[in-house]
Amino acid sequence: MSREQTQQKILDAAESLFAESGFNDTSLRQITSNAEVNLAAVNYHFGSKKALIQAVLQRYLQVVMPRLELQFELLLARQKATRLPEVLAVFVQPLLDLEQVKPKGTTLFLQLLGRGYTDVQGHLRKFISHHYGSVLNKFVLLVQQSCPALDAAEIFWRLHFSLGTVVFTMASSEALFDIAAADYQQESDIESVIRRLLPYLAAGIAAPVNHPFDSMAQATL
Amino acid sequence: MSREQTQQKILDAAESLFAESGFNDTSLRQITSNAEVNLAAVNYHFGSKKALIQAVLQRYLQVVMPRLELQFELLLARQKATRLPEVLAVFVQPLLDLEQVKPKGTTLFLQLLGRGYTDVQGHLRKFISHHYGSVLNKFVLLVQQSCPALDAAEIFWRLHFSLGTVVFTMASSEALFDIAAADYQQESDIESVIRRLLPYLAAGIAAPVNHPFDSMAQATL
DNA sequence: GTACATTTCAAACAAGCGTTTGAAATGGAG
DNA sequence: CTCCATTTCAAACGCTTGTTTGAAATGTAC
Repeated sequence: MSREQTQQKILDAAESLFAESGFNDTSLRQITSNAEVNLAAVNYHFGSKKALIQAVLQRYLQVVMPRLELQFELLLARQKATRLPEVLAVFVQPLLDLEQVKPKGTTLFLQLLGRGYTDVQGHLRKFISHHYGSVLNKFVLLVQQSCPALDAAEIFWRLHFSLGTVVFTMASSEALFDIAAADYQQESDIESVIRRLLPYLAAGIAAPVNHPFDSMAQATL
Repeated sequence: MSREQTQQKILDAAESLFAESGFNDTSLRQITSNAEVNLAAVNYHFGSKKALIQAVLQRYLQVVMPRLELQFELLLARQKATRLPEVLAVFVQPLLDLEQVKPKGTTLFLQLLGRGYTDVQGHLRKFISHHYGSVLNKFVLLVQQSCPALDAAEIFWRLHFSLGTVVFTMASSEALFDIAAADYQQESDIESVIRRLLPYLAAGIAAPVNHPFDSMAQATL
């Protein structure tokens, strides 16, 4: 068996298990068993479990990140500031294109992203901001331009709120799909969830800062 | 040493470590070492690690949940439907009151809640919906009354989006505090984060369903 | 076909985990 | 002080984890 075949079998088995059970709760023995390779193959081909996790994520990041960066650059080159819904809409097509990388690619990637942020605290955050910081910066700049009423700190918090929404929803998307199907008899593919997310995120990020706060203070007295 | 003293030392040590590192990444040896009790004390007093986790959460849930339920019942008894920001504002005071249960209680509880939802998939969700389902149902009812334009499925998704925001923000609140303090020189206590959250959540939950979707479809062409 | 490098494999390693055990210590009640 | 139940303690158990090892198998070039 060629080097590439073995590595790919490992990556394919690993990403499914990682997406379903998380990184910590997936053992190398499960991975190598599903991939039908020897236990030692992971350490031989990737060096360590940590490096395998990064390789799994990199397969998707190196596809989706350049496409996002291109779209962000196009919007930044325009004369007028882009409206927030259009900035967020940039994510849709590059994410859906991951279906062409491999079947279920979009769901897998978003679940892996969710796992990466919730399982091992901070590792993925540092990895992404180190390797793809320029992409993130362009996105933040576009959001700032689209929401001139918000200062930088407010945008920082609201973007992290949004990250939480996405990451948590995707990490537990399978459970949510099941509940939604049972209780509301509705179709639940990843694309429909993404399209449900965008209005929520756009409204949350662009929310007025004062009014709900005042009515809250009133209510708590 | 009395039974209560030992149990409390274990609970105190456990909740700090759980909040900081998560349930899976905190060992009984760390807990009993910090609590200055014998390793076997956890199994003797609580039965198992799983039961300890539930006991840690119960200390806060049994305080906060009845207070929330009372407030929800008061709002449901009113003649007119409550506006969404006021419904969400109900959470503020009961959560802040946890500071009186013990110092840093609010932060600890919310971090534990975040850990519980992200660490072991589904366990906490079932535990809460089983023991406090009536509280949750009253809250959902209030949200539905405040947002008559949204059908039940849309509210289901948006409340889970909001849960993701809260849970993710709180689970990684320490890291976010550090970044915010370094980059924006701003105070970062749990109350200010809660007050930042409310407008975001209120706007997201009550977002219009159509407009952002249309402009997105236009942008992706 | 021999020689060499690459890849696979079964086996073992050291470390950590939650849990259990049985004896020692401690605490009140009679 | 004695008795008995409660609580502590050191030690070990059985299991899983990621990683390493050295020999066997495979592939490749001469």
